[in-house]
Amino acid sequence: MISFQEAEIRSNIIKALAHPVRLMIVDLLNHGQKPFSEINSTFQLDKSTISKHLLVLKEAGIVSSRKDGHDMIYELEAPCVTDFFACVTAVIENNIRRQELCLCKG
Amino acid sequence: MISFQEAEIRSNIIKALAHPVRLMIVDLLNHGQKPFSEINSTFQLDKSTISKHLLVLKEAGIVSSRKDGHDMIYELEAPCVTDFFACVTAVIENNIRRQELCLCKG
DNA sequence: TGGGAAGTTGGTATTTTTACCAACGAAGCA
DNA sequence: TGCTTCGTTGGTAAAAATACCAACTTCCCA
Repeated sequence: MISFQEAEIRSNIIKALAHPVRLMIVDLLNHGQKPFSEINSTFQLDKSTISKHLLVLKEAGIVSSRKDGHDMIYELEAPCVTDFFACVTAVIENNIRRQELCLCKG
Repeated sequence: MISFQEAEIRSNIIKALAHPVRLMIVDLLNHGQKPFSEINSTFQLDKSTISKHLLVLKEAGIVSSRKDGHDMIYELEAPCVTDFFACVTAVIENNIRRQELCLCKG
């Protein structure tokens, strides 16, 4: 069994992905690096909110950033996180199947 | 790009895994189904706390449960979630490497 | 059928997360 | 150098997550 400390470290990474906005940012960056302004304009949220979401992803080691003139460029540091999506999609589809089953039964 | 609603559904699944205790439970169940009492005895936490963690995992569709006499048996419904661990481990190792790099520089 | 064991649910206090606004720091340009 | 644009940081209020205790339900067995 993994230790609580090990689990805590792992959960901190997973926690960074556990927010819809941050998931969308990861999806966006999966298509290539993007300047902050472009990420920000994708959402109807305050820029400080987006900046903090990016900080969470950065501190988890999922994205990295670098300055380029006026812009701040963000890049996906761990593209493997998109592997998560395959399993998540499978779980969602399984859940839907199960719900349909319940509807048939009831 | 994925929609906010799609991202919300996905993040709900990921959120269910974003807790050290729940990660440990998944790791435990990855070695085979287990009765509640055995899961519970792994932690120094109130049984109601464990029960609620299991409910979170169940509502996400990650585990399932069934009654067997006095026991409640829990089982991993979506074993693919353990795939997450490979990427998470990679991210952690990458983070450590980066830290060491900083230490060398400084 | 009464008692006990096994889990779940309700209630609540504490902590964490999230989003906004406002103010600040950094970098290029007039 | 002053201006402006870009993004971050600080502060705060609201919402969500977490853990405990206590009470309840269910199911087996005497």
